[in-house]
Amino acid sequence: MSATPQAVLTKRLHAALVACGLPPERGEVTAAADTRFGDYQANAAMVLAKEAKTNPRELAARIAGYFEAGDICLKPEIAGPGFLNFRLKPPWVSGQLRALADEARCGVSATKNPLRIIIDFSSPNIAKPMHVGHIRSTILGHALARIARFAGHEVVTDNHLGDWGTQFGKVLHGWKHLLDRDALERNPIAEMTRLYREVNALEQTDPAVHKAAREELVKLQQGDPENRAIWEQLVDLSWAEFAGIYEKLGVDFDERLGESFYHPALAPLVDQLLAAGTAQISEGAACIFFPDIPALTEKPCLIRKSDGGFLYATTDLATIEYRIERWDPQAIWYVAGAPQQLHFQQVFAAARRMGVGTQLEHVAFGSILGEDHKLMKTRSGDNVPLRDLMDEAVSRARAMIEAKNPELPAEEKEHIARVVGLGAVKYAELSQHRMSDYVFSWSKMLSLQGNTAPYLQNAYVRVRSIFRKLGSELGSVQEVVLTEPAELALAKKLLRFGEIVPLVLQDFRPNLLANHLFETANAFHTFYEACPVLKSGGVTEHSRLVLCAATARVLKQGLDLLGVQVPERM
RNA sequence: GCGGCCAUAGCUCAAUUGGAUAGAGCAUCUGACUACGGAUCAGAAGGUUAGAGGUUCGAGUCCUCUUGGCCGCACCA
Repeated sequence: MSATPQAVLTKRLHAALVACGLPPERGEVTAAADTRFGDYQANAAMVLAKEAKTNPRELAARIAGYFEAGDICLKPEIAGPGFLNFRLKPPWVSGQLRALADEARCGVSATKNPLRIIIDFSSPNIAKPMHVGHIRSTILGHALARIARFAGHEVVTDNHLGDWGTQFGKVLHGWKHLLDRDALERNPIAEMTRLYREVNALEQTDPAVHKAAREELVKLQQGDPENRAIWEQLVDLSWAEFAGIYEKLGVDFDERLGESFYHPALAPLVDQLLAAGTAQISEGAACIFFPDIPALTEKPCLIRKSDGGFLYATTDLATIEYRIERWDPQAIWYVAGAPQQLHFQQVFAAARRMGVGTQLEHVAFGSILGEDHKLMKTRSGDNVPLRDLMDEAVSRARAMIEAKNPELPAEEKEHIARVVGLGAVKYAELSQHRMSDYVFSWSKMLSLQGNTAPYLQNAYVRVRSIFRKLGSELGSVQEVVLTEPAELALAKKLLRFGEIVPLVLQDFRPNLLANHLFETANAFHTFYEACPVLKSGGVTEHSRLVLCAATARVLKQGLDLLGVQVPERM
């Protein structure tokens, strides 16, 4: 396993700090903010000088004196108030690139601290269509799962389906009185949604309907065989629809334990919490209070309604107990929208009150906005069904390919349309900071210019085109000599891949990886213009082919971590 | 009212968690096409980081306040 430049420099900086009698843990090396200053930089002298109340530039000079640059980089330069700047030597970069070419993990070392992590994401509701509201959780959760796994963590993905709730009383009532079998046959989700809406509307004016729907729900929860059988059909029909969407998106789950799975555990859990004094009855409801947490003093976590029903939080707590019992994870990540922050704060606080030590993280994200900058809706004001959105992505990509490359075989065009269209949707989400509200724009995400999936896919395609022209793959790797600025800039970008991937998990930010891939593609295009590959001859040609092969592998691997595929042609 | 999240180029967004002269892409302007895919590249222009204080060698980033926006806030999930 070859170490990244950052890791190599950090190790040497630590040695230099120890030699100076300084604590090594502050000796962080980061990529230089500006390549004019070098390739990497360290702020250690300024940080340590502050603590020791000495002159930072003098301290930097002492550290630099002990730094063993060897054949890796030039002697560190001291700049500004006390920055240490490192410039990598071209022969060393060449050697590292050669090593990267033989390295299956593209320079990403496995974490030294592997965790067992449960990732809870997607979680659509049964008997309702999956819509844009679910897409961010699905795509972000899936990408984080892939990245965490690649980084060496043990990951369990769980789709916590909304398959148990008050909506079923309404749907059951509708099923028994208003069901249109033909419509159900044609489009099950649409028919289920219609039933829900009609009953909901009737309830507003007719208290008898409200009462009837409630009774259906109670019967279901008490295990009435007829209602149970209908409910199972609802689940199966919905899941068939979801599974089709997940299959197209290339998303899968290790588990799909919905809310219903935990239903039997809810009553005992609440009783136990009441008996232990963790929860109290207040205004008829069972609650957990947090007098010691300022933000939650007035916001107790309700776990049983005064009518005896259970809540979202109850299920979540039972789910935590189950997951700990079954997997004993070190962390559980919930990929859910920012509006649910209070809920997770309450649930996490309640879990801690129950003695849960597992790290619990709400991976929050912003909303998807339409081009009018309001929450994305259809013209009639409904949520946009995910299936329609995906179909449109594919058909727009298909039109693009048809215009650019009409001579490709029909089957390949269809494949490319899927890879490009769905890749564009995913990448558009992931290339954005997760907390920002994100404006959905077909023309931007499908553009071949800028930070988009098609641009990156195209960069990959161009590399592959070189090997097609060459008539063979790279073959065995020989000596690599890089001298041109464009070659070295690209090589350094490629070597940084191993530094970026772990960074993504530090704060759940796939956009850092997306940005880095974009920079890599840019560096490749610059290289491509400046440095002819084929027919350059000898060591130069071989070195450039090694660069090309490494570029293709890093782009493919990086996009794969984001859940985006690459075509060979487009 | 209380709380959370935000506010960066005309537009859409970054900024490796406190580092150097705040970066990209669209759009605009100027160049490069007998090209390994121009689906590209090179360059120009564009900023008081909403505003005001504070912390320190150093702030888009941390603290306080103000303005403006989105979202939550006891029996939906």
